[in-house]
Amino acid sequence: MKKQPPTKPAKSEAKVEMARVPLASRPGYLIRRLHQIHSAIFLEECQQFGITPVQYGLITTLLNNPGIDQVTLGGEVGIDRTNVADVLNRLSERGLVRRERSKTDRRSMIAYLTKDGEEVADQMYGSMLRAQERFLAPLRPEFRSAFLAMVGELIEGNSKYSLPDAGATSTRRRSGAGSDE
Amino acid sequence: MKKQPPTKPAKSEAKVEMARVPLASRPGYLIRRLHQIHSAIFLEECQQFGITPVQYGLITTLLNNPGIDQVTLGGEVGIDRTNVADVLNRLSERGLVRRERSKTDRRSMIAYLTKDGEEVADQMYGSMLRAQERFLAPLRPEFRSAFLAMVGELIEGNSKYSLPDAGATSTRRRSGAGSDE
DNA sequence: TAATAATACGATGTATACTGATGAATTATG
DNA sequence: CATAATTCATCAGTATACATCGTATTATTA
Repeated sequence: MKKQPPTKPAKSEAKVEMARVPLASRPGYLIRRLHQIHSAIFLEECQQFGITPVQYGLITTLLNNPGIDQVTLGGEVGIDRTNVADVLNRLSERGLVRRERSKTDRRSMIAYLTKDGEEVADQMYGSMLRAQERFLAPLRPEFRSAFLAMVGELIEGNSKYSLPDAGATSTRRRSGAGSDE
Repeated sequence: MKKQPPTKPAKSEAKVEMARVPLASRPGYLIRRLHQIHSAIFLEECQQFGITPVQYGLITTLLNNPGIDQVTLGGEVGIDRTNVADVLNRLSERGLVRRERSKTDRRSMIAYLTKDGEEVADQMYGSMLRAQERFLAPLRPEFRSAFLAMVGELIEGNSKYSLPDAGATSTRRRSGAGSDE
């Protein structure tokens, strides 16, 4: 791990490989770009509402599950508890969400959409669908569901990593195989 | 004024639709989750280096294009100028990257990998490949290239949104050549 | 050459996303 | 019932990601 003389060790082969496997063909790069693109389209389509994709995810989940607690909400939407609190804070500052302590478990904060929040959810639905259509438009229609199915398989198959928190909290208890302690 | 009687207006149809098109089947949600999962796998596989996916993207691009300026670098890696400056700052604080003003255009900052940076690039290559393999593992091997090809089509077909600032600043033509078909 | 336009950077602010630490409330256990 | 373990929220810190503004530099044009 020290400085190398200016000779060309075998390592330089790796560099050649890197040039041959450029960013543009690496899964991670492609997924990141795709995520950027979707966000940009969504924000453009929904700019009149000033709601981001994650905010909309929380809003629709709250619409279908009024009074859900933050931990469950994060699990549904796929963001961790800290981020749930942040996003809900912004939404409640805008009067779209109301939060209160659970009466049955005073550790928990439960959340509801306000009337304004429900209206935004309704009004944004069409914009969200248009964003999705634009996003998928480059793909031939018969491939779209196959594409989404493959994405679903990747998420499912890698589900151990899908919820950062879920993995972290259970670090103590590796469920299953003899967990050492 | 806002209070509604407990009747069911037409709006509730939209709510039913939203329940029928849950988060778990929306492209935006799926792509966001997939991106999270890839980041988690990459970080786990490369944790010994403390390099994030974006940092690694910059590092490999610098390896193949020493002395590139920040704007071009951002275009290659798919991040905007501000973010390039942020990430390069962190990398240069760690001694992996060196920056200087271009002699031909003193507005520009050009960047190089240091020796340490080149070593990190070499050493991380295997970890990056393992992260990619783990990420794609749930997909049947014969589907993997098809999946990546579809992602590529979505990026290509939505390329107007792929680079936030590129579209905004230079409204005129960009690229051209044979790159977009 | 002087004025103007275009470009590149930096600074600032917002939003997402996660880690780790801390404290409070609840549950489990002795 | 008291203690321990767990769970939840919050805070602080780090990192991406982008928009906007201001400044410096370069290029263009009158």
